[in-house]
Amino acid sequence: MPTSRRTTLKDLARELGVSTATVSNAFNRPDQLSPKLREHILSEARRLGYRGPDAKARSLRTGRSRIIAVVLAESLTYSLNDAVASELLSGVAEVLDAHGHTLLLLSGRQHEAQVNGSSSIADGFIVYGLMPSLMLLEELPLPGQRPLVAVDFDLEGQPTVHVDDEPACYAIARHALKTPPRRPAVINLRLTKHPCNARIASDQELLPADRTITRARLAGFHQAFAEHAIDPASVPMWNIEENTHEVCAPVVAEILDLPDEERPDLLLCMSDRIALTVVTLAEQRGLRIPEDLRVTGFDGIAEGQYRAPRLTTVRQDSVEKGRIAARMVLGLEPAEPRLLRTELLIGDSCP
Amino acid sequence: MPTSRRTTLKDLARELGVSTATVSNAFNRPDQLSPKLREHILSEARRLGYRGPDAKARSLRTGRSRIIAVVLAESLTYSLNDAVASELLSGVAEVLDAHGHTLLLLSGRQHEAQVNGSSSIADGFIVYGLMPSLMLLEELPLPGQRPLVAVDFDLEGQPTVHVDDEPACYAIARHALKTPPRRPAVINLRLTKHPCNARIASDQELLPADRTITRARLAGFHQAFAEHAIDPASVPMWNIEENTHEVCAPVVAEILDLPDEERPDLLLCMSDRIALTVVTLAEQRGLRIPEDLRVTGFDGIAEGQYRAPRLTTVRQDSVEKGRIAARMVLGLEPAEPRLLRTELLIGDSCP
DNA sequence: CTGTTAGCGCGTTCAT
DNA sequence: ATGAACGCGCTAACAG
Repeated sequence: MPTSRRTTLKDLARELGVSTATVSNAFNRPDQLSPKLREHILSEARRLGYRGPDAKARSLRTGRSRIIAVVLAESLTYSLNDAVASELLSGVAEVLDAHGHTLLLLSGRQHEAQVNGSSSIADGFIVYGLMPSLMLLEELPLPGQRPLVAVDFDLEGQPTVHVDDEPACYAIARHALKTPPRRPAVINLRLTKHPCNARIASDQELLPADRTITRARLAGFHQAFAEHAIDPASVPMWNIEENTHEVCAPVVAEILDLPDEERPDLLLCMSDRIALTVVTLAEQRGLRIPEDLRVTGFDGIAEGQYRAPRLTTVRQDSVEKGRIAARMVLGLEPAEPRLLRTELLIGDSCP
Repeated sequence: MPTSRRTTLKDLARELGVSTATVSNAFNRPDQLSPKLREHILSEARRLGYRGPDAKARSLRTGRSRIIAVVLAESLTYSLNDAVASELLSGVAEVLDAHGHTLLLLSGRQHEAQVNGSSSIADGFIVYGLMPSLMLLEELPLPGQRPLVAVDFDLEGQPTVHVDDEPACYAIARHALKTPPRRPAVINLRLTKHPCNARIASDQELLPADRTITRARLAGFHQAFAEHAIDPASVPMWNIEENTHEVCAPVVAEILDLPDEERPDLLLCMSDRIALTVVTLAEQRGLRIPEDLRVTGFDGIAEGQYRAPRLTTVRQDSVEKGRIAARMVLGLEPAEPRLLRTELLIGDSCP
């Protein structure tokens, strides 16, 4: 006696004395058979424990899986706990849900073979952030075969979704510089060519502009510096590799623990997470914000707006970024480059 | 001329003058052919743009997809922005990654047919939180066919992962009651039978204990009250449906805006998100914590520990919960009920 | 409106 | 060590 298999469409058809096509139609094309027969088939199916067409077989046959993969540059573990990435996923999920698709999470940090293997099941891809190795992109399905949307980085020949990083950073820096700082400084995110959680030496090599959006953010800062007669090269910079409290804290501590006459009194940070770490560690040290130290962030995450002091930052709508990417990948809107506007939020950390 | 298809294993075999089985073996069973031939096949494959076996066909044939589905009770949009759910997913992703599996996100809030359809592709399921309708569970593959692990709720006959909600809440309440409050109160999360973002009337029907873990948390609070000669029935309770700042804020505002002689001086909250909302709104109103108002949370999320005042709370290791659930579903550890320990964190919000 | 048929791309016997 | 043949479960043509 054979081990009891899952009931198949064919089993059901045989049981009911109809053809497999009719059963298939009962599930997929209601207009192809009489409502009465359809109802009969559906109720018998339930009774016999048939749950509907098998997704694996169906996707092999149709070529579509109703699965969209989001490929994240960072590890899933990190991305899921990052407010900005989570919001992006949120927006993606919202649109996919509404259109009967589901979300497969992949990471550029996975074993190459793994990403490659699982990816061939997806109907389309949203790639978020530049992969550590460009290789991954070659591993993905051939361009033109299945839709791919790049978010927050440029990918040759593919539609992209960006925010206006450079003008936004120009604007926030200009706001901050209205009150002339004595010692301004910048805390960057993933800006250096080689991993670095420390101060950036003046001769240190940076990532090219097409490899990281933070390069554009820095350009915005620099333009504002120059307009305020501050030589950008004279502004000390630090770098942080991962946008988490744990990684930020030591670098921030190093900055705040500088002697009074060296400690910056204005810190332009490339993310709210960095800025929040500054706020937390400054509080612990009895430094007053904004009196002793002014801080700006980037992103506009909820955590920075619901606590005191409220962060001065650039709000980017990551949820909307996700929605747009999802709609593009589903073909619901034209697959053309999009640039989203940001909004300057003036909080208490740099009034 | 046919539209250019994706290269298939068969194409490649024909091109190289070997059989399809040999190509398949080159990818899946290195020991079944000479290293030299294997290398030849692999390099030719790359050259001809063959990316390896198609996931759809492979999963149909083998019956396995290397995809594990996490089914979330709440919407994906909500879950992805909830620190606790994100941490769980983080832990799940970590283990799946390490074992060459990927993560498919489903929500119990999706259209039934959708969940059902996509779900048949997964090799196993992690179900987090009780579905709005129990129906979903019937929709999932027959028990015994594919592994299913329930997290934070009980599912008949299925392995579960829980934390010790009741003793944890007993412990934190006992700690709080060491300093006798004049007007203690509780802010619950999804406790009432019918949705309610307001004070709970004394005759209001609650969800049964097997439908929500917050029932166990409340039982812990009540036990501590009773031991401190406080009649649990005399303690006012509020309820909140969704663990977000936006939903919490109006309810918390209602509480904090009570006249001085009615306003609670101790708030036991069922989540850190609720407690943080209390802290934020209290600050805005000039209420001092802990002098005027003591607050406790639950979860131990990072946000509550990195800001001042540090939250007094129960830390649960959601990441580990996710890891365990993932290991169970992959068969890496016995599928038996697990109860994780929590840790009392005494912060500044209720010293 | 319903049934027949031919694969979707692959993995796996069982031969050789 | 290698190849031929079968079928995983389903859907899209087409035929009736």
